Amino acid sequence: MSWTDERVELLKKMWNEGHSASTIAKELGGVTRNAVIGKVHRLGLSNRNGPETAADPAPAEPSAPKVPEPAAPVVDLAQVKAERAKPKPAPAPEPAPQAAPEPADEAPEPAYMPKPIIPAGQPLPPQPSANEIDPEALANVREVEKTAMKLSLLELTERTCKWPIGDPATSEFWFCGLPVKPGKPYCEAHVAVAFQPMSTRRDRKR
DNA sequence: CCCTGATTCGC
DNA sequence: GCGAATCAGG
Repeated sequence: MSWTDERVELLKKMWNEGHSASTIAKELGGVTRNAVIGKVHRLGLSNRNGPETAADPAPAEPSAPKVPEPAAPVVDLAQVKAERAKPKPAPAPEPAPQAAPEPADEAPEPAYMPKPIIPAGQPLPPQPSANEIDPEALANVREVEKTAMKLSLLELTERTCKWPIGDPATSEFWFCGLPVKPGKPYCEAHVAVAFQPMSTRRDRKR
């Protein structure tokens, strides 16, 4: 792969949007994060544009799962994650005259249209019927899923939990993304419901 | 250990 | 110019 104009532009855009080099590399394809970083430097945009105070919060990398809302049934958090830099809807009919010159957030660019979401496959993930799973494990999963990283397909790595959550046919879909249990494709909680020993199945009292 | 970006340096 | 290897840090 070479650095065509398009690729360079996507690189610039994503970099300025705060995406990590590895994420950008994945998006571009055919390059490693090193290549991306190298290019970034050659382009002289190592300093992630913008307002000095380079405290650099957390851009694309969801690092802090935060404390899950009590009963909030995880909803548009997906959007929040996907579209970070977006002009606020502001349904207010007549906003007060620009009292605040503070842009708050420049670069409201719609972005490079990230989430390819999922095809339309109909097979819903391995969601075992509730009465067939260890109630404890199930309850635990429900709990854990509140703190899921909600990764897109492209964000999955060898060590992120690949348990699908939600309906692939809708935007209400993501992957767990929590750290996997070594050697398994899922995190501990999902492993618990995915791989159930015959013994526990048989011995389960209903 | 996983991840980040920064730098070096042979190609 | 490119990017793997390496370094430094979280």
